[in-house]
Amino acid sequence: MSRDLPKTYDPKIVEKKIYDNWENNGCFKGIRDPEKKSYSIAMPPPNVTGQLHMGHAVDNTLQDILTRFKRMQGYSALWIPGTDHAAIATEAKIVEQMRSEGLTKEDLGRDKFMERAWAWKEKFGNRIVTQLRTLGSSCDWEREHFTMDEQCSDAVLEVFTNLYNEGKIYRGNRMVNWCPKCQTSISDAEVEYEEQSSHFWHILYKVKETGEFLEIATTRPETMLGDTAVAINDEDERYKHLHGCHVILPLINKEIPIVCDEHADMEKGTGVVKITPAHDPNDFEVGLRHDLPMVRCFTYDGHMTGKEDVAAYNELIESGRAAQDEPEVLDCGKYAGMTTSEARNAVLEDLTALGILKETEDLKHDVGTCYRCHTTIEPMVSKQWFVRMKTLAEPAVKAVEEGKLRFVPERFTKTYLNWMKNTRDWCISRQLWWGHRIPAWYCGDCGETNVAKETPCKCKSCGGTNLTQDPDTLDTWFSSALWPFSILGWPDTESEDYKYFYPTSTLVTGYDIIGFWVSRMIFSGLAYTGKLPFDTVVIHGIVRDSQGRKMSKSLGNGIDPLEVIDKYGADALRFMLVQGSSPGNDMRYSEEKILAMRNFTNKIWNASRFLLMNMTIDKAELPAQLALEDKWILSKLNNLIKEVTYNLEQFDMGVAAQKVYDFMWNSFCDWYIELAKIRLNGSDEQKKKDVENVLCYVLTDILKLLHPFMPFITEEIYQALPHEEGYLMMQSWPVYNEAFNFADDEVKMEKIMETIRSVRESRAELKVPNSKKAHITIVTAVPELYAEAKDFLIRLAGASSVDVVSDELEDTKGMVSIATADAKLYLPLAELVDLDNERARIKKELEKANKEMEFVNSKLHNEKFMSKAPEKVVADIRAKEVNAKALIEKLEEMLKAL
RNA sequence: GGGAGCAUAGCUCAGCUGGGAGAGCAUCUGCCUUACAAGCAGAGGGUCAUAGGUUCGAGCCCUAUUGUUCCCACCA
Repeated sequence: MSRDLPKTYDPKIVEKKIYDNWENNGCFKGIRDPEKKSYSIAMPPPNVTGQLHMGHAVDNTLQDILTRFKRMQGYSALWIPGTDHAAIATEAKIVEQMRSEGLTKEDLGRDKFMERAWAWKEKFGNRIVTQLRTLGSSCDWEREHFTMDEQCSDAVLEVFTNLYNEGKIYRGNRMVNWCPKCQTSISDAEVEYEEQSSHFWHILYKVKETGEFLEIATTRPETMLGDTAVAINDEDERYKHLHGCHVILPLINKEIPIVCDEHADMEKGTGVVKITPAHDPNDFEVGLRHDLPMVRCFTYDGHMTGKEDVAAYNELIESGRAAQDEPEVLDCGKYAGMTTSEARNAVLEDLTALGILKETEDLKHDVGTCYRCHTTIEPMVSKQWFVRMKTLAEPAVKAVEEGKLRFVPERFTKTYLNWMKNTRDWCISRQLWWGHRIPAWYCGDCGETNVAKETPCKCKSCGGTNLTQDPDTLDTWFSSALWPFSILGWPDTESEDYKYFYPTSTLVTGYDIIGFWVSRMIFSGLAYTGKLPFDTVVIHGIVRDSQGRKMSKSLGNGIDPLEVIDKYGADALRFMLVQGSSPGNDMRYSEEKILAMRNFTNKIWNASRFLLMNMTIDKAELPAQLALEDKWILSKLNNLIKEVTYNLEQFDMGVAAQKVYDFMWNSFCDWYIELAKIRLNGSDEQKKKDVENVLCYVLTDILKLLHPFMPFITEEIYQALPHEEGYLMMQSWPVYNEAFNFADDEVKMEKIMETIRSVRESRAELKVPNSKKAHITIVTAVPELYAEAKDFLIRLAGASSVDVVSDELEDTKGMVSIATADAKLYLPLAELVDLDNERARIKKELEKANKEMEFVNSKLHNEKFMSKAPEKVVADIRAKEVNAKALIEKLEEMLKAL
């Protein structure tokens, strides 16, 4: 039964109420229905440290649109939410919090720290997830997961141990990106390069054998203490005589060899390069090739090493626990304890004093920084765990190249492939506490590494019980990489959810994490489940501020989606985020646009209110007898359904939204409702009922089409209209129906509309006040076309009454004459008509018509066009020819009659 | 050094496989017409960055150029 709607729409009350109703009635639940096809989405888990921001708003709006659309289409839809522990980000926050209490991690100890971390997670972890509800996200909260919950952790352990057993994970001293502030290694993907101005320092190294000086250019003089060679190119004629010689490393007067290596580029600088294997990624490789010693001269917290560091190193060596590839540690003497930048200045001073700093060149170069704290990254040799990427990457490249997985828009396939093809071994260990602890135990007796899902009681090699677990944790992306299947129960491949919902269908995410996350899910899915984790990746851009800048905390230009929702409603925000946007492109947030969308919600509301005010029926059923305008709107609606469905299936959410918007506002409100008023206000009860039915039918379908975009307001209105039992969100998606294809009536109606527009245009031009109604005489050879148009003209074109005649009027003096292709219209507005003015108006029209004719002729007389253009295009032109001819004829007659 | 995006009305942006350029906002005119002034009816405003090419036909396809943004890359 229908009911009235309040005068104003208050999203605040409505949205909360509706969301709770949906949730309490299990509308979001993913149901494993064997009769239905599954459609599932794994939500990119937001960080537990996070607050809902515009990025989440876009991401989740798109996912919700797809989920709701598919659900209405009859799929068994499941959207699984969850959060990410965000290892480094969360740990940083907790450390910060502790610092304000004067505490450090070490003060607390690992167990207490973890307690604190879990408490943090409990406190803030659910915040963002709760905030997602305000957006209207229709996800299955009962299946919510957390990357560190039992199920996800089990998947992590399973993968780690399997990979280890297959030899795809190894541990070793390798060059890693070290963040001195976060005190952990980070992966290549987590390094962000920033341009910095610096210098190129030219230093002279003395050759021991010949006494000459070699000029070496470096951007990092402080690393020279760790030099263990200088390299020249084998081919370099300038230095051929130095093959096999040595140089004396200044400042510490150490003899180091000159080696020949391809890394030394003859074209660059002086062609001589210092080699610091422990602190430069290239030099590390050179070191491996020439079996050079590695000398570490930086501490992990960004200082120069000193006596204590050496002592610690010696102890490690003596204990026998050090691996063979453990880098030596240098006592930097007077530089010990300085920060690296202090050391740089001190070194430069000393070199200057020695007279061997030959030149200082200005230079701009990219410096790696930590993506979390933006501290300059220190490349360091450090013992870490790595995933061997080669064998994992290959199938992931192949699957995408073979088109088994599709990126939308397509161009992001390149981004992905580029990433996947160039990826190097993935450093997965982090010197953090908050995360999945690496399931490796080292035997204190024999040094064996024991990797197992469960804590082992004794060493698998010697049976000893002196086992110590690796203190490190895994990269946060290691668990996210498993997300689409770990949340569905994997490694239990017999679990019902896994069997029914895996692989998932669509992944929606931003282009900024294709490398971090998308690529890793793809290779992980293939490697561990043997299947691609999803078949389509829908990529969206980022939301920028009104000036096109990235929203950021430091700029303070972020727009809080919660505030926007509070002010304008979630529907307006959602619609703003998709309408008129295109996949993969960035968009700007603007107050104007959100206002426009708020106005649209208002339009929907008021149109619906109008319907309800006139509603006497209990159930909408299309009448047997359809009026012309009914057929017109139904035919247009039918096409709209076809197009919007297609657009959504192609993930063109922006285009789809635009089309429904246009239809609702322009076709339905501006035309159909206005025309409907004729019957609504009439005295024919049957007609009144008929039009009520059509109005209700059409609006209901619009609400369905609009529902994925604006779930709240559509549901609220649906409940007020005569409707099927249950919620709109659970109704069936409208389907294109050939029976509603009234093409001829559409054309007829459009002609009448064109006539109405012409009258309005002329009246506006002549500044006829709206209140001044005028009789209209229509002279036409096709009176049947206008028989139904009389009331329309009265209602919409300021006509007081309308005559349709087939004979030309004898006297048209003092009349406004209007021509269309099918008719001549006369309005007796003598007091407003100026003869010259009238003549000028018609001449203008004639000019336009002649131009049209010219265009048409240029086509029709073009033989090549006529022979090559498709039939439909030619037919269109011919139709235009007929119209233009008719129009010109009428205009000329009118001109003559004046 | 590679790769990609963008350049369309004053502003912000759409424009699906090529068939005479659209929306919102802004501007101008007239309207408080009993759903809506957060509205209605009209109007003005664009050689679709530049130069070539393919085609009967190009905003759309190809080539080059310019400007701009981003991603990737170990440049000592």
